[in-house]
Amino acid sequence: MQDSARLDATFQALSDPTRRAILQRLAREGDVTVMDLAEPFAMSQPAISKHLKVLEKAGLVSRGRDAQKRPVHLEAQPLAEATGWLIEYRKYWSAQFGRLDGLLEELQAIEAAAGKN
Amino acid sequence: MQDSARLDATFQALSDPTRRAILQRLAREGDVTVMDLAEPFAMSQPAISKHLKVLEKAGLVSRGRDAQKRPVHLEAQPLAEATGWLIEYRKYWSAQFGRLDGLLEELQAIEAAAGKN
DNA sequence: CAGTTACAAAACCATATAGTTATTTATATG
DNA sequence: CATATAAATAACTATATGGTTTTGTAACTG
Repeated sequence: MQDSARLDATFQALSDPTRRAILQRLAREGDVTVMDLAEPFAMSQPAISKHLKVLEKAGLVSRGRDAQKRPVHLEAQPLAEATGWLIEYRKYWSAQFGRLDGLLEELQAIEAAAGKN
Repeated sequence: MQDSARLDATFQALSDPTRRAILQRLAREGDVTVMDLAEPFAMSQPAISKHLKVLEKAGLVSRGRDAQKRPVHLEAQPLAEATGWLIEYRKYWSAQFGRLDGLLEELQAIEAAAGKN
């Protein structure tokens, strides 16, 4: 996917509260099944499956296989890219962010290292 | 606006390449008029105005008045909030981000200070 | 092999999005 | 006051989104 299209898909995926909640849950609890994900939401199973498809298309999650279950797994890379986009422009947003430069360099170094996994 | 609804609107606004380009331009060049913004895009003036309305609803830009012109001004706050959401969960994305905690605290302190403008 | 579990796919609906062209409004200027 | 400029609004179109219910399918279980 084109860089820009990937960002489109990532931000689009993040624009829904149900999907953000799904990502948060995956971040905290690790892999979860669709039924488990659907449980806290006032929403049908197919609705959750649709959200998962959106997340999967954006590369934010991948799916495993465990008998009938299709465990959902968080994929961090697109989140890192989206964060990168936002951070890239922070220095312009306000003079107050000027002194962030050092921190940002560190962040980027760590990100680059993490990207090699 | 509710916190969640604000994030919805921000990420939604960021999910379009034209709008991201507008934000980038505002970040680099400061306030710009609608005509100036529209110029590099293969898109009509009303289309740009619509995008600006989306950005304005999300609180990402505000509009001034200079004779017939309505200069567009970048508002950083929602971008900071979106960045905050992403960064908040980074520590979970990978064990490698564990040592970021100190940096993140600093970032958040600066953000909090900036929020008081 | 009949039933159950976990999920996906299909078909449908209402609303939102992203664009268009044409028109209107507000301000400035000759 | 007539015209030009800058931008908003209106009306329309096509497609996408987010939800529903119903149906289908793959894998386990008794």
